[in-house]
Amino acid sequence: MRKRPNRRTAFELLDSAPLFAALGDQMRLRLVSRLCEQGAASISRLTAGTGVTRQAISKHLRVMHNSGLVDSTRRGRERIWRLNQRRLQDARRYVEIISQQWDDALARLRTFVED
Amino acid sequence: MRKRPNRRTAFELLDSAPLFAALGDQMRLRLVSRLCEQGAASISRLTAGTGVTRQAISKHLRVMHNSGLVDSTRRGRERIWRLNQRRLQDARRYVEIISQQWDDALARLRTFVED
DNA sequence: GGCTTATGCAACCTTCGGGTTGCACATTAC
DNA sequence: GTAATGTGCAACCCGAAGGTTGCATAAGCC
Repeated sequence: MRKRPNRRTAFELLDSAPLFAALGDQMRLRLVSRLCEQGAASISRLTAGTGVTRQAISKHLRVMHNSGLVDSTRRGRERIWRLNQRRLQDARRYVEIISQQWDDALARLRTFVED
Repeated sequence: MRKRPNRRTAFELLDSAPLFAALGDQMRLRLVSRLCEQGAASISRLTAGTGVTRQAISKHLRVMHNSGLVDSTRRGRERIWRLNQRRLQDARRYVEIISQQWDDALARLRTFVED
């Protein structure tokens, strides 16, 4: 049987809040999709067709950057943004940790109740 | 090879924003952990030891409820809250969809570049 | 009945988030 | 050099988010 998550895991889990928060906005999810499809793009390109200002997109990118979801590199006068896949994997792992906690809890309950 | 996500999938993905947002707060993640460990609990019990007011916790629970993360049932004068596991699975699925989009994008890029 | 406990509702405060406009500054194109 | 393009920075607006206090109400305990 799998061992229950230790204190370290729970602590790490709390750190994932900013990552989930970064995914918790429609516009940012659109940006994620866009970055997936186009691989990498400048702010101007990312802004086109969104219906909001370049500055708005810029702020979203900063939020995503602060949680590690995207990285950027300067190329000439442009700044190119790309998804950080490792961070996506983290999100995946976090959700699985929670699910696993839940499953473990169910298992423990069954042990007690044994209906 | 796996087919790329269609418009329907992308649309569904945007709907996942509230779910991620519900997970994007430290206090709410603590609540999730607590609900995992204890299975189900009343507001009072969930509030104990958090350092904030019962009302604050109540609001967090409402946010989580609006995104389908938790359900509640009345039992006597108490209201019992529990995690909705299906919604957790949804979160899991959404993250995987994004990861998959990413993988597909990489694959397409390779097809073009063929370095 | 009367006290305690568990919750719900409403008003309020303060900070933050998403958005805008305006301007300054590089970099590329001609 | 000059014009156009791509960004960055700062101030501002407004509504929502996280939190509080105060009061009302319903259910259990004695």
